[in-house]
Amino acid sequence: MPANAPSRPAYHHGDLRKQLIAAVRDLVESHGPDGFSVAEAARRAGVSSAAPYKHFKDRPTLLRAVASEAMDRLRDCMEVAAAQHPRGSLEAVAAIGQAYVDFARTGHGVFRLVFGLTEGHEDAPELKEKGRACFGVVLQATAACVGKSGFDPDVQHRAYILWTAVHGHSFLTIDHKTDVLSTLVDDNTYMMTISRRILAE
Amino acid sequence: MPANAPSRPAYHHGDLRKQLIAAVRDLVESHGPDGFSVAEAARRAGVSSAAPYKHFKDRPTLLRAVASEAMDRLRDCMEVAAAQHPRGSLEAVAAIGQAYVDFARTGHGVFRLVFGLTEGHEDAPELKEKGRACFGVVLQATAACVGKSGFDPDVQHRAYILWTAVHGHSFLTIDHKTDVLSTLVDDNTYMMTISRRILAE
DNA sequence: GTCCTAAGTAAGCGACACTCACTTCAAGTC
DNA sequence: GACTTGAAGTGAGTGTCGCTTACTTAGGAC
Repeated sequence: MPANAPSRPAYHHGDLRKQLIAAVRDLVESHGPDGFSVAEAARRAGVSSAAPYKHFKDRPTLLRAVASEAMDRLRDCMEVAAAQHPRGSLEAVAAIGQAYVDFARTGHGVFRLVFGLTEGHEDAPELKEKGRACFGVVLQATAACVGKSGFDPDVQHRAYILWTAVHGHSFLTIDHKTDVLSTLVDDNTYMMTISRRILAE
Repeated sequence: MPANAPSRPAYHHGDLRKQLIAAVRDLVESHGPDGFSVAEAARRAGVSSAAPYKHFKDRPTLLRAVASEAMDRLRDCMEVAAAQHPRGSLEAVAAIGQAYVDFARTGHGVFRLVFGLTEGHEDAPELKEKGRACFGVVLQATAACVGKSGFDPDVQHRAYILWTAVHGHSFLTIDHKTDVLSTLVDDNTYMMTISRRILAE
């Protein structure tokens, strides 16, 4: 019977890789991107502190795996959000932005990780590719909105501006920098304002 | 002879606090915000690894001192940039944005430090105050441009949008995320585009 | 000169990243 | 069913780090 007995503490873990990623995700979320340790992740998974190194070359590699998985989720969120509005509408663009901010807010540790990982990770084609995929969602919505191709430089320029604005808003929000304002910023009006102003004409 | 001989290694350093901050600034710049160690900073200053703790409570406090000094510099840069253009002009606003990006680009380690320091630093009124001062520069220029008071909610909203855009652009630039674009983004056109579009009407 | 105190030291603790030699065990191969 | 193999684990060890403690130095006030 090759079916694994439910609760026998097997010598071989069987699913360590996935469980380590989950543990790191939790740790990063609760203690920040550098508040996590490989040792603690191993402890949570119930293995020795040397075990993770059978699955990940080193600490940065493990972090990168978490970031990679997060970027997949981010793209999914944006696509789902866009799909709930008419293609080419301002609302679709705004919804993508809202999904981005929501992603940052509900997982600011991981969000910070994804965008703070560039120190020793210049050579990460996988992450770069996923970044491209994420921007692709914005680009497509922008293109549909102004009625041009995504290859059009004007479309790229506008999509990039929208990205920077939403990205900046996300970071300043999770950094609590928004309290320099005397009036609160409402996500929805923010998104509609920038969409309208950047995509106008 | 109380005059200190030029190269005598004095027991009392005399200027350790400042020198530590400088060393940390260098380390953060070359190895990233968490690629620095108190021990290494002490080594560079030529003192024992325990000496820094006579001047700074712990590692985060030391980092905060570096961030604080950097925020002063950032505000100075923005003010100088703004002063070189007519008060109330779009160019003044764009120049402030350019100064912000330049600051990020020439010191991306410290820039990342300033805006990634919010993990255990919620209770840092000094940093919060300096952040307010920095935003004040943007707010004043925006107010002058639209001809209203800085207390006006509309002005605050627009200034905030400008800030988020420039902030996002800065981060995405130093993170090398801009190569998802097939056409390069020119800082100057970027700044003028957002200034025009956000401050129009 | 004497005391006080800020500013340094050396030594040590626990935690960490990572390595190395070893062990376990599931899955072939015969 | 015994034999081999190799992926996935262990435990002990190294060097570094953050930080503390007890001690030392030296400059200034009196």
